[in-house]
Amino acid sequence: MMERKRTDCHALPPGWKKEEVIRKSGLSAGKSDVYYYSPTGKKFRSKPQLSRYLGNTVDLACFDFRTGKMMPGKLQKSKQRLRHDPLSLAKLFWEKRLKGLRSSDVSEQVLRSMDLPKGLQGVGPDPSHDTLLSAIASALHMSSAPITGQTTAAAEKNPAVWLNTSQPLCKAFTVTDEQIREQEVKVSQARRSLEEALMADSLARAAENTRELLEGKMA
Amino acid sequence: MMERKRTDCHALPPGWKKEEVIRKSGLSAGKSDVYYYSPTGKKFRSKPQLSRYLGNTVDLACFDFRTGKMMPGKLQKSKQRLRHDPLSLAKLFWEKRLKGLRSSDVSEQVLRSMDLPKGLQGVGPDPSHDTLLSAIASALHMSSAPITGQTTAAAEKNPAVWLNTSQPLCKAFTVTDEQIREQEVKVSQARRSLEEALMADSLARAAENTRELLEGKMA
DNA sequence: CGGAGTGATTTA
DNA sequence: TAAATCACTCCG
Repeated sequence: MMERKRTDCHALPPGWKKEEVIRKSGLSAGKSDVYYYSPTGKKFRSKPQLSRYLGNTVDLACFDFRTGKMMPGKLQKSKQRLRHDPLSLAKLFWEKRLKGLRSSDVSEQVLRSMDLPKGLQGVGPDPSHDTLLSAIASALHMSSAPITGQTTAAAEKNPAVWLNTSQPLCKAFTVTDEQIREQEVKVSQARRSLEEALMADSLARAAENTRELLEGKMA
Repeated sequence: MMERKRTDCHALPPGWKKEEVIRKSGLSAGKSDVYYYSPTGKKFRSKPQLSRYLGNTVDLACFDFRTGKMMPGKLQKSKQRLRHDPLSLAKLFWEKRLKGLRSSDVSEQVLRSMDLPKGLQGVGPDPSHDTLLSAIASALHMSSAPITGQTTAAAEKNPAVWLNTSQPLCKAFTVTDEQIREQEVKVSQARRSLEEALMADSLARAAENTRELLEGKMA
C-alpha cells in the first residue's frame, strides 16, 4: 500500500496537514488535487469548505489553498468586499433600473432563493414559511457578523449556533455539510438582493427629492 | 427541470447548436458565456477552439462567436496575416537589435518552447529530441498552410494528419484537446522566433554589404 | 477524474 | 477599457 505524503501546514493551526495527489489519467492527467486534514483527521477538498470549518479562528483571506502558504498583499479571490461608495451605488441603481428591476421582483427573488431545506421547520405560533424566511433574511441583513464559519467542528452541525441561540423560531435538527454550503449560497444571494433593493429604494427617494427641489425652484 | 435553450446555429453546418449562459454570481455576475455544441454533443467555449475543430471545412473569418452570425465586411480576429513589407521587417529588426536578440537566444527559445508532451516520441534512426524538434519546426516554417484545424473530428486526435502523413519521424500516439491547444501556442511562438531570426540574419547581411560598399567608394 | 461555473490573463 | 480567451476551483 502506497501511503501518500501528508505534510504539516504551518499556515494553519498546529496539527493540520496538507496532501497533494497527482491525477494519473484522463483529460486532466498530470494535474493535481490538494487536500487538507484537520487534527482529528477530517478531510477538506476546497477553500470554502475549509473556511466554513475554521470560521473566524483563522483568517484565510490571504491563504493560498494550492500552495498552503499565506500570500500577503495578494488578496486572492473575492473576499475583498467591493466598497459601496456613492458612485458604485448610483451605477448599480441605474443598471437595475435599466433591467426593469422593481421591488416586487426583488421580493420574489428573495423568497425563491430562500427556499429552505426540508429538514428546517418553523415552530411556534406562526410556523409559516414566509415568516421564518423573512425573519432570517432580515436578521442576516442587519447583522454585520459573517454568516459563514463556526468556531468549532461541533458548532458546524448545530444550527442553533448558526442561527443564533436566541432564535426561538427553529427547533433542533441536523444538517449535512452539503446543506450548509447550499444554504450559504442562497443566503448570499438573498442578502445581495436585499442590499440592492434597499439601495435602489434609497436612491430612488434621493432622485425624487432632487426632482421636487428642482421643480420648486423653477416654479 | 430548467432546460437551457440550445438554438440551431445556421451559420454553422447542420446540427450545430448555440447556447448562452448568464453568470449568476461572483465578480462577473451578469456577464454571459457563449457555447457551441457539435452534432455529436462536444462543447466549444471559444472561437479558436471551434476553429481548430472545424479546420478548413468552414471559414470562420467572418463568424461572430458571440452572436453566432456571419458578419461580412468585418474581418474579425487575426486570420488576416500582417504583411511583411520591407518597412515592417526593418522595424522588427531594429527592435530586436535593441533588445539584444542574438541567434543563440533564438535557438534557445525555440528549443525551450518546443518542449514536447510526454506522449510524443521520436522514432527511427535518430530519435533525439532536438532532431525531431528541428524537423518539425523547419517544416512548419516552410509550409504556408495553416497549422491549426483538421478536416474531421477524427483527424483532431490523429497527429499523423496534424504533422502531415508523410512525416516519418513520429509513431502513432494520442493527444488530448488541451495538449493540441498548448502545442499550437508553442508552435506559434517557435514559428515567430524562426521568422525573426531569419529576418535579422537577412537584414544584417544587407547592412554589412552596404557598409562594405560605402567603404570601397571612400577608399 | 470530469466539467460547469467563474476568476485571471491576454488581446484588440 | 472591455471583450475574448484561457486557466482553475470545487464539488459531483
